[in-house]
Amino acid sequence: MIEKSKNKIESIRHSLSHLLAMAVLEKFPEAKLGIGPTIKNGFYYDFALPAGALAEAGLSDLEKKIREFIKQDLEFKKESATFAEAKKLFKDQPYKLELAKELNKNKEKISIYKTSPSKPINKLTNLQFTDLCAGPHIKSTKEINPDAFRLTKLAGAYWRGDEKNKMLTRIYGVAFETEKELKDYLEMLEVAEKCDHRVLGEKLDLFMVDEEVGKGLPLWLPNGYFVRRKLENFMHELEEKNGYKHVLTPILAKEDLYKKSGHLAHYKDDMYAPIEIENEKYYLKPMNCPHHHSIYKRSKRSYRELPLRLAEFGHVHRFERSGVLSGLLRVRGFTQNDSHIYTDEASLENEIINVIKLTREVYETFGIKDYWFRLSLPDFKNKEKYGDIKNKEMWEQGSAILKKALKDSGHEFVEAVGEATFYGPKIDVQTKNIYGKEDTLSTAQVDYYSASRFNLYYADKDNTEKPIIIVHRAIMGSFDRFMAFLIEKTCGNFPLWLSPIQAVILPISEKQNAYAEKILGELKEENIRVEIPDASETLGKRIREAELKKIPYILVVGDKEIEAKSIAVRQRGKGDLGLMKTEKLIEKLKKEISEKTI
RNA sequence: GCCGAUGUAGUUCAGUGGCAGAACGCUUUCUUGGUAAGAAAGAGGUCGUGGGUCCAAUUCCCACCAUCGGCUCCA
Repeated sequence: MIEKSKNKIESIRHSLSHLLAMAVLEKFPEAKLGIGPTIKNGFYYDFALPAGALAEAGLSDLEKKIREFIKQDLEFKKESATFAEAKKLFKDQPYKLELAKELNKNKEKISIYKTSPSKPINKLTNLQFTDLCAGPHIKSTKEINPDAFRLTKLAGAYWRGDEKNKMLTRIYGVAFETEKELKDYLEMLEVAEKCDHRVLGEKLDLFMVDEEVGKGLPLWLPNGYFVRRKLENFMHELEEKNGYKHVLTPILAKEDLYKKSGHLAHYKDDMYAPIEIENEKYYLKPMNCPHHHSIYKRSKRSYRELPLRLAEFGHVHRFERSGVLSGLLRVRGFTQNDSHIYTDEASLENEIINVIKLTREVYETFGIKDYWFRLSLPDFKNKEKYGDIKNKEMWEQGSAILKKALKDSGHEFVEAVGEATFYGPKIDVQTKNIYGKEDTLSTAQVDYYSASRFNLYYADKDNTEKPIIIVHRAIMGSFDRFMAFLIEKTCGNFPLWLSPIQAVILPISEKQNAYAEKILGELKEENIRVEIPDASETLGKRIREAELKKIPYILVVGDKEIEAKSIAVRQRGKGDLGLMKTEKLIEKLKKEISEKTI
């Protein structure tokens, strides 16, 4: 039943994309059609249009046109076509022709859909549209609710997703079976916006971006940095407990290092241009690996030292293209929760399993549940990225070990060919932001490549020199991105242990100031971060302000409380908890802090 | 980088070819309160930047910069 309904909405969305194509063709007969599939919540269609032909303001006209088509009760009819027929049908549609040629080459069936009036109408003649399409579609436009769809936005999209191809104009739409579902969807987006980390970053004074400082270079404000430092401290302690050694390395390095590392060959476009000084070139580091390898090479390493886990909260800079920057999610300067584990073959799998375990522990602490593992493998057909790989067997071995570690530790995963880095396959931990957009939060990579490039060896038991294997891992990914996720996931309601201000005390009037000060002292004595805000406003106003700042506890004191030697406690999200003795409150807060209650 | 949208007070946003507007925030004064907005007064703007058209441009045109939504890329 659910399946059936799902198919129906898919067919509706797909059919709407055809109607959109009809509407565009009517307005711009010279338009060339790309593809028009369904996507989550809707559909899109790509068109090659004369430059500047369509603006977002024009979408409502197209919507109107589509509604007219829906009213005409148009039928969708599937037919199969021979290649010769397809060639004739789409002689003016080069993109369709390209697809038909490919289908023919792969000996796949060519099917077309004809959209035309179910009965002859006199008003609109020539109302007919044929598209190369595998379907499925609905039978007739009368199955579409004309009030349950909307054209939402215009975007450029490269033909077949390749930057080298021409950019087409993509029109996006959302569509549902009922008007209510559409309304709910649009409302959901509005609600999501309230938890957007950029919106909350402004509201809660977490971070800012300044045009004069530069794009993609966020400035951390006291509140934001407070939370972030808590994350850093948490991670630092956890890593220390797990045998990591922390190091600190400079944010730039000389050109030769990046020649050796392969970054200049593979990664140059993503790096800041070099700084030239005293006839030498220095690059801002885009990754910490080469610096850590320098530390590894400081002395001759023995098998007894392995695994050597070097960790750094490494501040790196990447020249991200301007169009990809977004809040704290994609920036040009950020701090990785980085580590390189230098290991021998025997310990490799165990090290990876430990990384997976540690990752899970961190995610659990922050209540992140909606994540999944992705095994990112090389695509040897991609010569540009993986072209100079000589030891394919090593890559395959690395991939196999990652896979085994995932399986042995009991995790499901998806495989993604072509997602590996230029130096090795990896496990990525994927998650979605509030808008449903996927991003990588953590990563663990196996690297057999750097040993020979950097001359990284260790002396084994038999005193022979063996190449080291490196696991690159970043559990919180970057603190910047992790913060973005944490802000959105909690909607700014940080757990007590992370909150910059954990409680405010609100005396009802000045008469209770002394008592409030006394409570303040008692809580501070227990390292609770508590404040008494300026009292010139009414109680209602001060409560509202504290709620808007998402303060976890609001403590109200009036004559009643003084008399009862207690505090009226109001907890974020839970409301008034009634009167409580100070000792009891302290106990409650300390428990919540030490248990890192979410 | 490319396609599209946006840029006006600290913030969120109205508005106009002829002296620049609101709400919140901020400052001051009054108000001393019982669980999400007490009242009044005041300060605050090169209308993103640079060119052009015009008697006159925040408004129209051009270029650039930044932000947002996509595409490609990616922690």
